[in-house]
This record gives sequence, C-alpha cells and structure tokens, in this order.
Amino acid sequence: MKKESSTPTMKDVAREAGVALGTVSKVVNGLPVGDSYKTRVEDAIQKLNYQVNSYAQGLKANKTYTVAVLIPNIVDPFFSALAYHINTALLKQKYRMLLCCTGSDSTQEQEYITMAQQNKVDGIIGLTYNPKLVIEENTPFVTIDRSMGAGIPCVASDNFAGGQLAAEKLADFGCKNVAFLRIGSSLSNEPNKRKAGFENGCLSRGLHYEMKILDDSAPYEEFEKFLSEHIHNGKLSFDGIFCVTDRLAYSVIQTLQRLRQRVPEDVQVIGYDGIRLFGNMDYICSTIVQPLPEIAEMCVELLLRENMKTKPPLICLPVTYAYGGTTSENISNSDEIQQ
Amino acid sequence: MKKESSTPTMKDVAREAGVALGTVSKVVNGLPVGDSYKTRVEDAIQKLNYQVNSYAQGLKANKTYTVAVLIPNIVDPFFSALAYHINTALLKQKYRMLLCCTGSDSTQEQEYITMAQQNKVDGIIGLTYNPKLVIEENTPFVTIDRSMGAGIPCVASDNFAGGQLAAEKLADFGCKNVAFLRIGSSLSNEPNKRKAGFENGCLSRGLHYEMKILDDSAPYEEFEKFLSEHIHNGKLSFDGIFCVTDRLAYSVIQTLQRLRQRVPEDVQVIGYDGIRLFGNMDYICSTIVQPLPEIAEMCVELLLRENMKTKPPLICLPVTYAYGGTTSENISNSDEIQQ
DNA sequence: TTGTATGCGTTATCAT
DNA sequence: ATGATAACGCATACAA
Repeated sequence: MKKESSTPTMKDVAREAGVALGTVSKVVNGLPVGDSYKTRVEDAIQKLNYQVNSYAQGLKANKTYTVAVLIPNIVDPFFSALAYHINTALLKQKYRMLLCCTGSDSTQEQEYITMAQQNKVDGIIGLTYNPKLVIEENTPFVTIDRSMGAGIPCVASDNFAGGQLAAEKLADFGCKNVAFLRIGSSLSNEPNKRKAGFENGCLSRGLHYEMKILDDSAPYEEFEKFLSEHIHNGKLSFDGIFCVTDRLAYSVIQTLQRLRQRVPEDVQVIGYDGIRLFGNMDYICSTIVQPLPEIAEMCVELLLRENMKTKPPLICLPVTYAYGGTTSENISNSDEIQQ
Repeated sequence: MKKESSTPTMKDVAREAGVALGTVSKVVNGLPVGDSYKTRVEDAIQKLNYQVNSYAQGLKANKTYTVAVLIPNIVDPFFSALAYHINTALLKQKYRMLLCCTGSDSTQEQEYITMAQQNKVDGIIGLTYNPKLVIEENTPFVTIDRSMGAGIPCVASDNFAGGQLAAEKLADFGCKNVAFLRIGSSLSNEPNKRKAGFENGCLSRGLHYEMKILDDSAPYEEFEKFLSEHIHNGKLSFDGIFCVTDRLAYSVIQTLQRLRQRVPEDVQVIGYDGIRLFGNMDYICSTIVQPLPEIAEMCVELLLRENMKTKPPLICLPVTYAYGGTTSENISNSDEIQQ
C-alpha cells in the first residue's frame, strides 16, 4: 500500500523501465546513457506521465530557480510594467518569479522577505520602503530606486538626468516660469534626485522655478490649494509643471482643468515614469520614460551574477522624453491630444 | 567539513540547544514541548537565525502552499487587478502566488502548467485561451471566464446579465439605436454571453441594434470603417454603443472623437470590466463592473476546497453598472467628464 | 514528554 | 555504462 494515486516518481519510472534509479536521473538530466536504456526510460516517462519534482531537486541542489520580487502593488501601471519586464528577464534565464505585493508596508515587506527565504528563493529584487530590512547574508538582494547601502546594489533610472531633461524640454517648449510638484515617501532618496536635476536644469536654462513638496501623509488637496494660490485674474503664474510621477501628473492635469487652465495651451505638464494605458497604448501625459526593460535585465543580471565581489552600488540607466499630449511641441502631433 | 557557511538547519538548532531533532521540529510546529526545552530551542533559533526550509517541508508533506495563476499578461489593468485580488485571497489562506504571464499563447500556457506541476503547486487558477490543456488529474484547476467542461469549475462575472444591464442602461439614458462591438478570441465562450445578454436587453426594451464582431486577427481599423459607414451628413446613426471590454471602449471613444462625434452628447458608450486608472482612480468609461474581489475569493475557495465532489461547473457573480463619463445620466455627475 | 529512526524524490558518489 | 546507496532538511511514527 505504499502508493496511492499520487504522482509518479523516478522510482516508478525505474521500475516501469526495468532500470535503476540513477539511470532515470541521468536520462532526465541529459547525461550520457546507453541508447537502449534511454529509449526504455523515455517510454516509461511518457507512459506514466512523469514530471520531475522541483521541490526535491531544490532540496538536493539548494537552488530553486525562483526569485522573489517585492513591489508595492500590481495595479499601478508602473509597478505592473516593472513586474512584467522582470518576469520576462527572469524567464530568459529559466527562473520563476514569486510576486510579493507589499502595499508599501514595512511589516509586510519584512514578512515577505522572511517567507521568501523560507522558500529558499535564489534571490530577491525589491522596490521597498523599509530602509532597514533584515535579509540573510547569503540571499542575493537587488533594490530598485532605493539605495540601501551596505553592498546592496541599486538599479534606477537616471533620476537626476531625468529631472534635468524635464526642465530642458519645458524651456525648449517656451516655458519661463515653472514648478516642481512632488508627493511621496521622503525615505526613498533616488526619486529625490529628480528634484535636484530639475533645479539644475532650470538654473542652467534660466527658468524661474518654484517647488511644492508634500509628505506621503499630506492630502492631495494641498496641490490644488497651491495651484489656486498661483492664479491671478484667472491666469496661472506657471506655464510649465514637472510632476514627480505620471500618476501625480494625471491628478494635476485634472485639477488644472477644474481651475479652468488649458493643458498644454496655458500650462504644459511633464510627468515621470512613462506609463502607458493598457501597457502598450498611449502615454497618459508627456513624460520622462524610464527604461523598464533595461532596468529589469540589469536587476536580474546583477542578482544572478556569480562573482558578487564586483557589485556596483548604484546603476543609473538613461531616460528618454516622450510626447504625450500635455506639452506644446512645434511638431504636428496635435491630433493625438489626450485629456 | 560538513557545514559551509550555509543556512542553519534544524540539526544545527538541535545541537545548539542541546536537544534532539524532533524536539526542535515540535517547537517550530507549535506542538507541546516542555517549557525549559521550548525556551532553549527558541533561544537557539534566535541565535542562529534559523528559518524552516519550506522546500523540505513541501517534499515531506506533499503540499507547497503555492498556487500558480495563469493570466495573459500583467500590464492590462483588468488582468493586473485580477492578479491583485487573487493574491490577496490566497494570502488570507497562507498561500503564495506563482504568477505566470502567458501572453495568451497556447504553447506558453502549456509550458507554464508543466512547470507549475513540476513545482508541485497545490493548484492552478487560469484565464487561458487553450481549450485543451493537459493537466494532471490530481492538480486542482479553476478557470476564469473560460468554460473547459469536464468537471473543471469556471468562475465568471454574470456576462449575460451584464450585457442585458448595458442595454437597459442605454435605454434608460434615452438611446434608441445602439450597436454592440466585439473583438477577441472566439474560443472564449463566456464573454460571448455579453452579446447574447445585450441582444436580449435590446429586444425587451425595444432598442434597434446592430452588431460588429471582429476576430482576434482583424485590424482595429475595421471598427473605424464600420463606424464611418454609419455616419450620414456628419451624424452617427447610433446613439449608444456597448463595447465588449473597457479596453475596446477606450479605443472606440478615441475613434469617435476623430470622427467628430461627441461622447456622450452625440453617442453614449458603455464598456465592460470596470477598469480603473492606477487601480483605484477613475473609471475610464461608463462600464459594467466585474466583481473582482468576489471572483478571486471564489476561485481560491473552490480551488482549496477539500470535498471536491461538489464542484459546480460554472459560477456567475453579479455585476454592477458604474458611471464613467461616457453616458448621459440625469444625475449631476457632469463635473467629472472624462475625455 | 523526549529522543530515534525512517522516508519524502532527487542527485551524486561510489563500486561494479 | 549501469546499479546501489548516501545525503539534502524536515516530519512523524514509534520507542524510551
């Protein structure tokens, strides 16, 4: 009574084929085996519909071909696109993705990491908000957009250059008086560079600029208040706005419409991230596009690289600008106006 | 030389605590153990930073607390929202999600299923396009939106009622002459019921209607052609359009704008799915909302239910209508006009 | 109550 | 080249 109707094992295949256990293992793993044996084993595998048990493999080899990916959520288009590209990059290397949505919650993040390590993942890629996560020494870890120091590599878009590019584009498109709007965790230092780059760009191009930085806990209405206060006689004093994310840009554009400001005629808006509707359709605004495929590839390569001696602390990948209907370019793109 | 600097095992904990292996196991699993032993073991666990190896657990128990989720992709807002809710439902039951993006490709789907079974997942939830997938008998399987017969449960929104509701809403909002637009795999029979329900609704409400059904391979331009052909003297002969998905509705709305038709003044549009921007913001159009949380919960419950004798073949969950700016309702929602 | 021994499915090291 | 056997980390039936 040793076997219930459970899934067949190598032992079953060996018995069926009339060979030894080790022989089956060799066939499965493509090691040299006598031809007659090989076919017999393959027939038995077919007949029993045998599949290797990767849990047993993992136990033996101490390697699971699984990588945990920690992101805040999966419904924000930026994060879902990120997850998509990471999955693609992992698949190329025959790795599986264990997706962990943390809700940006430090406790959840730690729980997921513990879980992932119990699950003996071969590595963790994380866009996290907890600067002091407890991670085992021997679990490779790569972060996205969050420098955690201590020999943990961070892959990010070139946030500084992106901010700068945004300022330059606004200047190119005729803006004189611009604003930078930001909301979000002040812990995450990488995106802060967008502000610095933007300032730098404004200075070098002689743009007058103002900043409005909100904490995570602040209500969005603060921005509406800020913008209203800069309207005099129905006219906004800014002719260009750079938002720290496309998501914020989307809300800001709605607010501007409520305030009877036309985009892009009265005020131009540039976001950051390069989000597209349905992942492959229109940009939701003119934006600084993050090179998601490259970021994903880089994370995976760094994570799986053997000689971890040479782990670079921070890798910045180049960004590009894309038109999304909320800027006034001289090129005739006006038939695709959004919102 | 048996131990490299690898992760500690129960044996290490036992040695450290000066107790037997089985005692450690009991402590870890919360089985009764003498108090002094218990604290000693717990201290050792702390000291060594021990974590159970779920691969070894899984091998032993033949249970992995992992469920594979097959969806076409993760960047379409509908699928990402679905994945999000399934993940949430699984987490409640202490299950992990192995996310598999199939690209709607039958071969990929089969590969993923093979992979998932090698990984000894406890079950599979799939929104698939291959009607004849090979799945082991003893791997629980639940489908979403695709009836596969043969005792495999299917969870879906009430597509028929949804189509009917769309027709009724259009009728309520004053439409007389409506159209149904559909593109997508003709293999997937569940969403086909949207058409049937819509027809039924039109008939019972005395709406004149027309249909335009496109195959997956057809170019989207066919719709543009179809709509242009129904414009006479600048006026579209339809005053209401029901699109099989929000995604299609989005494209159709753009097309209508190109054709100088105002939405919703000239023609009202209703989609299906209930997609929201960024997962929690505005609907992209007036729409029939799928009850995603309930669908996810139902899938998980069905999948993990022990007494699989009573597997219902098809479960339809109720849909609701939501305003998204593309219908003309008499209620004063007009300040939130989209597009 | 605590310790010991066996087996889960696989791989790898041995003899043969 | 092939077959027997030990070991991976854990859970558990059984013995103490």
